Amino acid sequence: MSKRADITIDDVAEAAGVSRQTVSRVINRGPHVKPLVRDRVQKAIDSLGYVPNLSARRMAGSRSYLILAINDRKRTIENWAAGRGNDWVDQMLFGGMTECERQGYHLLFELIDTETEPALRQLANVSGALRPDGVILTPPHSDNAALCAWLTERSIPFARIGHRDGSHSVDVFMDEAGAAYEATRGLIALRHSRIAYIAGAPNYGASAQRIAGYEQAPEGGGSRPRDVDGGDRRVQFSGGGRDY
Amino acid sequence: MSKRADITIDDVAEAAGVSRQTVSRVINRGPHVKPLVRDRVQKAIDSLGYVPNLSARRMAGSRSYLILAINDRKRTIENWAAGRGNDWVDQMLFGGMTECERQGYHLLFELIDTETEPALRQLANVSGALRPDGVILTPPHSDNAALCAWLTERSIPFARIGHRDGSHSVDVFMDEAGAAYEATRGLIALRHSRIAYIAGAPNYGASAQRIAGYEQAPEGGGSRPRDVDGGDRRVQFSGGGRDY
DNA sequence: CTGTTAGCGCGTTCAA
DNA sequence: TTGAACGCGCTAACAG
Repeated sequence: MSKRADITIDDVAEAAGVSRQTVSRVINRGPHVKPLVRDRVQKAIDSLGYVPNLSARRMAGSRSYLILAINDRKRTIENWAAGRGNDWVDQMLFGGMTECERQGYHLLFELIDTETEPALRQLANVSGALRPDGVILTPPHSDNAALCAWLTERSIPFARIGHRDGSHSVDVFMDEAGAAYEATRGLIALRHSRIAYIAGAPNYGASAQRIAGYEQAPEGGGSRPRDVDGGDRRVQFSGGGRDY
Repeated sequence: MSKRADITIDDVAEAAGVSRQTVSRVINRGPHVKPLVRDRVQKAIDSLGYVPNLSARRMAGSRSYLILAINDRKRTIENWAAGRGNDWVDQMLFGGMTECERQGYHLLFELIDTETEPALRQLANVSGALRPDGVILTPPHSDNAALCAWLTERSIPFARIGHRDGSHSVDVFMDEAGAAYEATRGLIALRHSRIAYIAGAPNYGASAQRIAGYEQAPEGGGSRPRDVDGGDRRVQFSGGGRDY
């Protein structure tokens, strides 16, 4: 590992006695490189401690090797301020960063506002500045049609967490309705009949799905879930239903 | 905000009827731009939705607008896997990201191993690829002389969390010894005399500082803290003392 | 005060 | 199978 911090592809090429392009092919696992030459180049890379400059790579029309993870600012900060972990956010860091690293990628977290207008502007800014190869949308942004449309228009690949049936996205989700159904069913099986439901924020797609599951709980062994008040306000949104 | 994703500085220059360099000056708050021209350029930037490409900026010898936050892989992953938050890591996200955003910067988290050898290699890799303008070292890496030397040699500015007296770094720390001292003193004031101390991992600089504070607790009202066993093993490192 | 020139490090044409 | 030339978008010198 050399002391010099600015070892370029040309230095490697010279050391290995090949052209710059050949080194590039080795780096990018390109074909058309004789194994012998490949080894020689690889050896030069290792001994020089060469690391490709990501900025230059992107400039040359290649990938940025950056994945942008979008999180809701308010929600995230509230959790942090409260000193409690960020549920799946931590899990995402856990798995996402590890996988990114394995692929030579870097995961970049950014906080954006909940409201569509500023969120859109902020997304445009980070996206424009960083030019990520892909974006990960977490709730509630994963359910935001405007953001998804924006990304789709620009052909920026994106994944949505906690959302399903996205036409232009990779969706990572679970059976929210089924889980709520099972949970309710379990309570009914225990002879409970007055079952209230405290729902998540309405701008979370999962909230509606869970409510649906809850409401479809079987009438079999027990009765259908009813409001604790006996009225029809079985479902109560948390936080007043809007201001999450 | 235009639909086109690839609006460059030249587009803005043309729209504003100035040269590319003038636009650059406006972006970088450079001097020597007439207020009138500045406004015209700014208006063009806004209407076109222009966002400077960070990669290009760095390529041109400017800053990368990236700050690298280094965390210990094992420790971080253990916390995540256990479902518990990452104490000050979350706090850092909280404050660090916010401040970065305010300055037009981006905070990038990376996990590296505890052992110096791989840590050094990994730091060289991310640093070489991303070319951050600065690095934040968290414990135990903030106490790792090799990493700090590496950064110093390359003139990469870095901050150390939980470390003090770094000659080439910005240090963010608290009075560890004083806190331990006060804690011990408090117990003594409560008439306790058999006070054991469970220390943090030895590769954390804070551990030694805290032990020092504990050991300097006053003999006044009570006796000096003694080992629960009556022997001289007053201090016991957690996790066996090595394998944190 | 503003415009012009010359690269940054790399991938992507092409040609050999 | 390899090499040479060009340009990405931007800033840093220099000119005017």
